[in-house]
Amino acid sequence: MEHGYAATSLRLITAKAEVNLAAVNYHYGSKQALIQEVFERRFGPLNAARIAHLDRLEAAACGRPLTIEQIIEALLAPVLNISKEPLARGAVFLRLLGRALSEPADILRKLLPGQYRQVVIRFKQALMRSLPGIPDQELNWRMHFMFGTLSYAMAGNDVLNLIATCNLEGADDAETIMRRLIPFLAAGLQAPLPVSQTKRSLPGRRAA
Amino acid sequence: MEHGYAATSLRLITAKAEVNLAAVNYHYGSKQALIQEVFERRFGPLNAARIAHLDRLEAAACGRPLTIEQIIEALLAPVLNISKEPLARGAVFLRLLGRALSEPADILRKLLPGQYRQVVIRFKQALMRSLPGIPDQELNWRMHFMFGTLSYAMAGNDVLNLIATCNLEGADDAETIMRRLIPFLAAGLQAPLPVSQTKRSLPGRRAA
DNA sequence: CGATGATTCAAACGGGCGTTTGAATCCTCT
DNA sequence: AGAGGATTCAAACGCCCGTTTGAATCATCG
Repeated sequence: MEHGYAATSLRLITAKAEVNLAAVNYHYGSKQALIQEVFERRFGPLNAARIAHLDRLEAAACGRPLTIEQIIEALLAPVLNISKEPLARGAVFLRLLGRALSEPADILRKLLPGQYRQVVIRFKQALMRSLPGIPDQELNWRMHFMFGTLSYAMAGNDVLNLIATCNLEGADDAETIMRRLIPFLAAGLQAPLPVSQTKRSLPGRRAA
Repeated sequence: MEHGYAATSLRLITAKAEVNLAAVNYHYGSKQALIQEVFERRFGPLNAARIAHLDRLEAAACGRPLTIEQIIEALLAPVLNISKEPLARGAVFLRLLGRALSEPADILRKLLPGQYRQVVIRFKQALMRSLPGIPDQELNWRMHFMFGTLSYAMAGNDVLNLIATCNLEGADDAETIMRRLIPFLAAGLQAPLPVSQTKRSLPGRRAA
């Protein structure tokens, strides 16, 4: 699954797992059900850990709003734990997860929202408390940007590395990535509001 | 190509274009050569416009470093122009481009770097001047994050929208996206440096 | 042991893919 | 008009895909 959903055949998977090709359809029913199982088994606990981490921080804060860095840490720390799994399994799953968010396949589109819903709701709530100056819509956008940056970083598509001009040291070490990611995202979330641009009053081009 | 490279068949493309299936292989040689042509024709001018925009700003600045917002604007403004193209062609290409950066297909990996190299070099140079406090490696990472956020935003994979909890208004309007993107990215690039973390001296939990 | 159900296996099925082919058609130029 | 190269076209090729099938193998237990 490092290569995307469509490009990864059951023949390749079953060969790697040293099982018969038909085993997938026998035990799971279909390719889609298999990948669904993978996600539920890994993505569910990951998101649960994120929420638990946030709950813990809020309990310790005794009602005071958390810092942005703390909230982002709650989002990233469970990812970091996964990346530390014995074999490369954790890292591979993170790449899969990062890719999933930009996968065109509807398969994941139907699965991720259910798994992600609670995380988004919970973290938005926390962010709203810690960022009282940011309007609701603006916060939606910034969370969108944050999830985008995060998924891109997890997918490990180093465009910069491909360009050989500059190579990112430690690009495979999730910990250094996240230590750099937190200040970047925290600053972005707290950025001053964009110029309002006066809701451009021009009549819409599409008059319908 | 809204659905990714592998998932878009030549039969679908040629049907949409109302030409014969064999036309692609006759005129371009292969599917890969076709998509390559598409990228060179659109991505090349886009990047040239980015660099030209940056050159113009620097010329006007008379040797003084630009603001971060100006540099980001040089990166985004040409994208915005594309999005304004008559039919939906521009917007579709932007989604294609956003997806491309997270495509597992090696096809794009071989093409993008060549097109992107000059942009990365040129913008990094400008950013270094405007962000003298950011070490070289840190800047590489922040540019990596920036390109990630940008490509994700262009791909238009609104995870948040899929969750129905909050919908992003004007998600199809590139101008509002970028007006919100600029402060977010500018703040991220200028963020305080991460704590050095002293190369964590704790022994790992898994002692091998 | 022998029956029974669960699992594995090799093989095949139908379908979509990128590409190739060779004839039909179009265009251009003398 | 007609030769000749460029282009279009329908059809086929070979390949790989996800899935199905039916027999072989395994595990369990009376």
